[in-house]
Amino acid sequence: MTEEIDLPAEVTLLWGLRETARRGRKPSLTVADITRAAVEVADAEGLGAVSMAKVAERLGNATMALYRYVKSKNDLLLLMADAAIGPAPALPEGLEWREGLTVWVRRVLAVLRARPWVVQIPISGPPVGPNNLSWFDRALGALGGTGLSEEEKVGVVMGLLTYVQGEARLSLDLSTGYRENPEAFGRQYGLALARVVDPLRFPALSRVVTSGVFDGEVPYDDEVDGMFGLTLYLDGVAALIGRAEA
Amino acid sequence: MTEEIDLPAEVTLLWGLRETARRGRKPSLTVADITRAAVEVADAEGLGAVSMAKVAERLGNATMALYRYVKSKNDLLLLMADAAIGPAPALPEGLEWREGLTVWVRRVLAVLRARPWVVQIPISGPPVGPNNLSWFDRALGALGGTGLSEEEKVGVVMGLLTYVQGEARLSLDLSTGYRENPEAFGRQYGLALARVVDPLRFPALSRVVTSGVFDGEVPYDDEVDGMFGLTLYLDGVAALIGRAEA
DNA sequence: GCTTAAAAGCGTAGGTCATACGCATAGGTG
DNA sequence: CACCTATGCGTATGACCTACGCTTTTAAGC
Repeated sequence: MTEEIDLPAEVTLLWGLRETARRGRKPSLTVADITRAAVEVADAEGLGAVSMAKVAERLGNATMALYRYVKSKNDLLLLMADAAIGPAPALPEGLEWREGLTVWVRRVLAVLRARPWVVQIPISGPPVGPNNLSWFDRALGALGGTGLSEEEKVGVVMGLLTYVQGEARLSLDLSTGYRENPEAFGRQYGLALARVVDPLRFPALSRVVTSGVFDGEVPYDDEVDGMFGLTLYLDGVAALIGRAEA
Repeated sequence: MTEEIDLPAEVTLLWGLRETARRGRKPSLTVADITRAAVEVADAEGLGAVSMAKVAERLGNATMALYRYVKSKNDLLLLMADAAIGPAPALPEGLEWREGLTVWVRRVLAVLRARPWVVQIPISGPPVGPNNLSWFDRALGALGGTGLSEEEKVGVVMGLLTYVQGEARLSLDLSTGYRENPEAFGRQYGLALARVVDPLRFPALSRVVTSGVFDGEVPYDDEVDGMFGLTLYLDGVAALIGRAEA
């Protein structure tokens, strides 16, 4: 059994599979400690405030000590992205696929709303962290009763994840901007568009603006039921499942 | 006519509506010059290489000169995000909504593929730049023949934009990771998952892994037709339009 | 044409950041 | 007990954004 060959560094990092040192001084920290401290900083002051110095200070260590456990700050961000979402709870048994995915989306959004900085972490590869995989697994499980092939399930879930992350990113960025500059949003947005949108240059958009869609508050939906695009996507999944069953 | 009241700073910046100075030295630069130089840097060396110093150097000016034209680097990023995508070309006449949106998505992806750094710029508010609005307008126009309300059209287009941006971001990040570390992807990903995914802990995912879906290359679709999630979303839109017509 | 003030240019410098390097130190291993 | 290895940590470097203040240029008003 040659099991220890060639696992990408990212994987061994996220799964805590570093070979344990048998010689030398004992480590005073663990990767999990560092990750937890970094998450605390991000929770308190945002992702921008996460610096190696600040994380180390919170742990009572010197800045450079962290580099004994993490190759770079990017490594730390990867660890944070996995740790912050936690393991996915099991879905209730016996749900139809659509109910199951809706519950799943609601939970994803709840997690991302609690830690808005997660969606700001740049992604550099396919998901490999244990928590990420557990969320992936739950969504796949929700499609268990359908007649979809494994490949189709993967496509459905990846698309859903993409959509939800994009939606969360947009809506969280908007709410951040709103918090920083409240009077510029809401009615102001519609007014600004009305001032700037030339009916000749932007005919379709102009019709929308004059119809008053933008005059109210910025929609800013955190409710799943209000997520118009999600409904459309799930309708598309329903059509696919219908075709698969026919 | 009180036209000059209360436009958000962001809007006047993006539309070049600053009041022209009547006193003092003449500016040797324009906001457009600065934006163009910054875009050139990003094209050549990536978004991370865009610094005020480097942009100023390319323009033959001192670093601090730029702050006479932009309030902060964030302002410059906003300008870049709008300038980089260019104005949206008009869609061919007489297309069905689905054909029109598909062409539109293909063009969006072509633009984002040409300038991958655009999707890395953090968003801080709803779109107000002229080029962003023109893209928005074209997509709305593609839905002209349908019976959807203006509000529904906005929802459909915003969802589509969210999805396409998310998909582009993911796929571009993956291809970046692939370029930096080719041997870790492709078959390696499937192998790593197989090593790490416990059937008891991740039952649904385990089924997918053993079915061999991940054993090939990472899909990495740039083709619209290969974008599984997009098809699902447009199917959902079709269902909505069908309901609206009935 | 002369004065004046507003605005642009630019150098300096402060603060923060990631991280490379070298040396001291502690704790298994032989 | 001696050695070797891996960690702890201070220093240092280079890059970054941007606040500040002085100088220079230009147009407006008399």
